[in-house]
Amino acid sequence: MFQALSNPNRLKIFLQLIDCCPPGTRWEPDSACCAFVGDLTRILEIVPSTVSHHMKALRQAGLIKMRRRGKKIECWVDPEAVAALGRFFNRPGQAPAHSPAGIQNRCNGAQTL
Amino acid sequence: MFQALSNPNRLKIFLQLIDCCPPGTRWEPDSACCAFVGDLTRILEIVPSTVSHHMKALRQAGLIKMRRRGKKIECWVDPEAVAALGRFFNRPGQAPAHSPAGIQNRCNGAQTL
DNA sequence: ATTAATATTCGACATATGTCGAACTATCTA
DNA sequence: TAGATAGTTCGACATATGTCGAATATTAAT
Repeated sequence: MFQALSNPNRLKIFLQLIDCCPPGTRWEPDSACCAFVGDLTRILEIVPSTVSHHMKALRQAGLIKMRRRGKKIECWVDPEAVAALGRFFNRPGQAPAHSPAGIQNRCNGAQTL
Repeated sequence: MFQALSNPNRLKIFLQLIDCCPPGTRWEPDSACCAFVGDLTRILEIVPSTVSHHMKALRQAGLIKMRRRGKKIECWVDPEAVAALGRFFNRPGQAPAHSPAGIQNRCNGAQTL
């Protein structure tokens, strides 16, 4: 997944799609929940074949899902993949972003290279 | 940061370091909270110069920090970077990992490519 | 002062990656 | 059925990346 997100254009695609599917809303075929490949082509200003190439990479990484809808193909972020990545970085052993003053993380105190 | 984590060996280094610094513990110079570059060289089975190369990439990405300690150089994950990544994927608009049955995400229902 | 231990920098090189354009497939519409 | 629209696949090619070995710091120990 990190490999898939390491490319600037693929990251843009992902960011474009990630704000879909807010909680409590229903995904409907015509909602703004997902985008078509052609939309992304316009946004990124790269040729369709390259976009398609990137979509395939994102899909094979498990980050997005796609479905044909008529002539177009719609795509959206897989919410489960995002949740898994969230858990990965929100490790049980990890100090919270704003830790109480008394238990601040000592790694920050050291002078680093 | 994704670019830095996209390489298998760099990801291994990151995973090796990420379990340091549990909340409520103090980071001490001799604790297992951080590792030395030589340790990572042995674990990864690649030559020191390559490890050094990867450490530099991780450091420039803001994922790890390093400090000289005698002949060795110790390194640890920057907790703030991990927290930022956690926030990135735990988006406000994102459905939780185990959402209640009533508001399950419809993106999963569609048949995909 | 030498030597040993630890890590970095540099140059070389093979492989991976990103991009394009042309050809192709699939679907809709007239 | 023919043409238009939307994407994909393939081949080519330039660039980026990962790895190594040799040379170079930097520090500690003798």
